[in-house]
Amino acid sequence: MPRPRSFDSEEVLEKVMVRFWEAGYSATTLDDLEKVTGLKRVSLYNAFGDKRELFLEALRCYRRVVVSGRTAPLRDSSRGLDAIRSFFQGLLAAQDSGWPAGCLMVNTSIDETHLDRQVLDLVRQHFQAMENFFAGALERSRLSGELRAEVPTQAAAAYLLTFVQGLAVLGRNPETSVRVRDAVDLLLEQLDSWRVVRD
Amino acid sequence: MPRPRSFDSEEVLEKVMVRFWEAGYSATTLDDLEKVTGLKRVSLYNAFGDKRELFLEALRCYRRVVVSGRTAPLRDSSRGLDAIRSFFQGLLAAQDSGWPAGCLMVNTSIDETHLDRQVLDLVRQHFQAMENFFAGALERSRLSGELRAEVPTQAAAAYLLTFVQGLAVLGRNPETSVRVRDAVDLLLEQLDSWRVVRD
DNA sequence: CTGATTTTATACTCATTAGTAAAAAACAGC
DNA sequence: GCTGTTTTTTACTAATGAGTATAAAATCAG
Repeated sequence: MPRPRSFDSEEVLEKVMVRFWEAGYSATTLDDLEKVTGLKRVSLYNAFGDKRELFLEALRCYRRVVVSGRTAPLRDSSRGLDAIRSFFQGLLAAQDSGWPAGCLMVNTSIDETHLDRQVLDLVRQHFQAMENFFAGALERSRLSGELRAEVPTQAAAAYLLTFVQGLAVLGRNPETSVRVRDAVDLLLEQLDSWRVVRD
Repeated sequence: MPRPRSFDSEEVLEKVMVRFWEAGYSATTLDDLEKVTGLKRVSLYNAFGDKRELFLEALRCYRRVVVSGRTAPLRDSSRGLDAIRSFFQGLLAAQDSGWPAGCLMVNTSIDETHLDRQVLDLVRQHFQAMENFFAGALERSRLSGELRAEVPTQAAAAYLLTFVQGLAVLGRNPETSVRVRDAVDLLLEQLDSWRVVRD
């Protein structure tokens, strides 16, 4: 007998996520969120709790929708170097995908202000997951004989993680985002130099 | 006959810069700045103008003190690849130099909120200067016969810029900052692979 | 020591914004 | 239709924080 909810939580959450992604936590006001979602604050509070909880949900939504979408299809390829290559090509493609530029997790990690325990955990988990994604792909490529023995897995994973984070910064500014392709092209060459069979 | 100013502008500005660097623009309150500088708001307003102008001065201070300190000594070396190597080793050393982790310019570029024209220009100039620093060093190393012909200057400069920005993100979180050394080590190897005489 | 002038101190204003109280409207089941 | 529950609407509260008015204190020239 309760009146049914007139909106879809996931849709609302995506809009909220995009707003946080573009503008950051503190610069996103409840008025903004009302405008963006078409809901009233009270409905938002009712459905998701306060602003911080909404932010946490947005971070989880990001992980679900954006990150998983880019990494999950690549997780099982035994050709790990190709998976890594595909990942970075996916980043290039994402530049005109409609999503905001950059990375919500990177933005959040910079914005140390609002890093309470939960937010911090989510961000840390994300970075760890990215590093694991790279390390896993490298290990698979090692097992399949693709990878040169001298390439150290952990350091290479950290290297790639650094690069992704750099791209997130570079991509966020219109002025520098044109360099993203150049940088990625060179990284892909670097990746090839890690192959057993050299260019 | 006017009463002389009882503080040194440059010292005050450094403290302000550090605070903005750690906490970001909007999370830094005037109360904070009072605490950090030991001055009263009125003195700050009197000496520097409003919060935004203070922020602009802090950005300029950063460029003067931090960035120039790291790049100026390396600008003239004809051995450009060595200069680049020294730059990244300097970043490692800076990890326990007392300055906050990360990079104020990167932080600011992420925090798009407060990017009015002037702030945006300063950030853009900084990124351009960094790219030029790398491009210049690469060109010098090309002229001195150090650099392999296949390495494209502009793309390589963008690559290195990406990496620096990535390090600024990685270094800001205690959890990931331990990876900075690994990542830099691999980058330095990568640099060596750009030399005419291969490892 | 005195006066001119600037810096400091105290206390305020005003705008913004997160969060809430209370009433009105909408919906499902009977 | 009527009832009970939830959502929506409207309007408010309370806190924070940038910026300022005004008076007191400090410094140098003469």
